[in-house]
Amino acid sequence: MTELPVAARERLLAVLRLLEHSDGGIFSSAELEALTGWPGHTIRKDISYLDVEQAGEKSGRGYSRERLVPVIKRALGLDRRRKFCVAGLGRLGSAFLGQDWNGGSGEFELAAGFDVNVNRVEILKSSTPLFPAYKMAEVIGRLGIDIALLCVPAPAAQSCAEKLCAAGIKGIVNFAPAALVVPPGIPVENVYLADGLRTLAVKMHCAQARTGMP
Amino acid sequence: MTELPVAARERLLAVLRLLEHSDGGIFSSAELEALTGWPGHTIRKDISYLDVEQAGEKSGRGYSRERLVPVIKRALGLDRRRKFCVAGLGRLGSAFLGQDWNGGSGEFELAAGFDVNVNRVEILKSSTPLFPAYKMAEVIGRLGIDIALLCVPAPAAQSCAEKLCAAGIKGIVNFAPAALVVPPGIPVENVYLADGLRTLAVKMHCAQARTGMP
DNA sequence: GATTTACTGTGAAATATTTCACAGGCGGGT
DNA sequence: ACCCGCCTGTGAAATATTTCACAGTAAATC
Repeated sequence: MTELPVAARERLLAVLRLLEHSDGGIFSSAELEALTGWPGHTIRKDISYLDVEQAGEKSGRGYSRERLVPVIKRALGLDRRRKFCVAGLGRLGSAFLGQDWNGGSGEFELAAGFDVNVNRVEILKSSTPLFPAYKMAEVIGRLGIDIALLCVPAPAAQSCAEKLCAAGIKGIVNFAPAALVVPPGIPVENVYLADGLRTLAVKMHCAQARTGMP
Repeated sequence: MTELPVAARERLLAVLRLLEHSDGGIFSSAELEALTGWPGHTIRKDISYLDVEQAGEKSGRGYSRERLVPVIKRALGLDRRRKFCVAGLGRLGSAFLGQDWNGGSGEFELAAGFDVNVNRVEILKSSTPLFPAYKMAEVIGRLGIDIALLCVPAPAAQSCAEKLCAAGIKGIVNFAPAALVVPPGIPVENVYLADGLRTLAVKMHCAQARTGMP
């Protein structure tokens, strides 16, 4: 058994999403291909990297939610609960406070929100406890928060990221359109809303180029 | 000269973003490595796939915005203007109406917004023309719109995507947490806001696994 | 202008990933 | 019980990508 390819993570994540949102039932690799866009044999191979020695269902007859979801979650490290916080409670950040983060099954727990603007912290109503930014280090340590969603304006992003790292955060999802420099070992997942457009345009360009002469 | 690797697109896009946001000056591949997180030699290789036979600056002395930005844009097909629209004017969709889409230099033009709720279309104030959803086909055709940002609620996503495709859209950026099935040849870029968290958690898990015994 | 320093650009080697092809399991019909 | 059609699981081959290593270029320094 070799190591799970990096690209396989994304595919398995897509399969996981699909299975979770399905109403049960069996998916063949061909169906998964139609639904995810990745070739069926690639998905089969990805799954073969996992230890699908689950009880219950046998092989040979497609993939069911019961059989695959726990295995994928375990392989991707999604089988433990993690606490996270939102840093920056502007338009985007405050929208996150109200969201349902239990798409899967309570893997993630929103444990705190922070903003430099004390006024905002006091005015916003939320079932999540909110704190002024200067309490970040204390709260993150006390509550054992792992992950931060960075939703501050771009100019403040770097300095906020540094404070989060100093406070002991273990990973950052960055929504600010800015490249963060953080200590090695702290993964950053960049979600550039405005960049989806560019990424798509690149795909369109390349798809077109490929269709040049079939 | 071989073909540009798929993974290189993302890296070049990151380099492009960096160069555009910089105040000019020269970046060495080592600096780009520190800023983007990808190895310097990989970035050099990526750049070597391009035709950097630009006038002006010579090789051997790092990369400047002047030299690289036009070349990367051309290679990725970002050198032509594209019109796009927003489908679904809820919280997220209407936020997009006000945004600055000219991070680069007016590559993208927000040309229309759509919503099934006629009331909402009339009430929202925007410099972008807004239309009720039933006019989608007509408006998209008339204005020559290429791309749609799909911001409708998840249950409506699939049917809305189908209408967009029927109206002749060429690509979709999907912000709804739903897997879209669209005709082949229409690229879809999925931006699952709530998924950044999962993707990050997977990265954290894998990073940790790798640090097992160095 | 010769020398040093810093860095690029790129074939070729080393790896990683994807695709292929096919043996083998499963369940339903006969 | 047997056969058949459908689908998985997986080594091995085919590709794709990344890494290496080094010749070569530009500017700075003496």
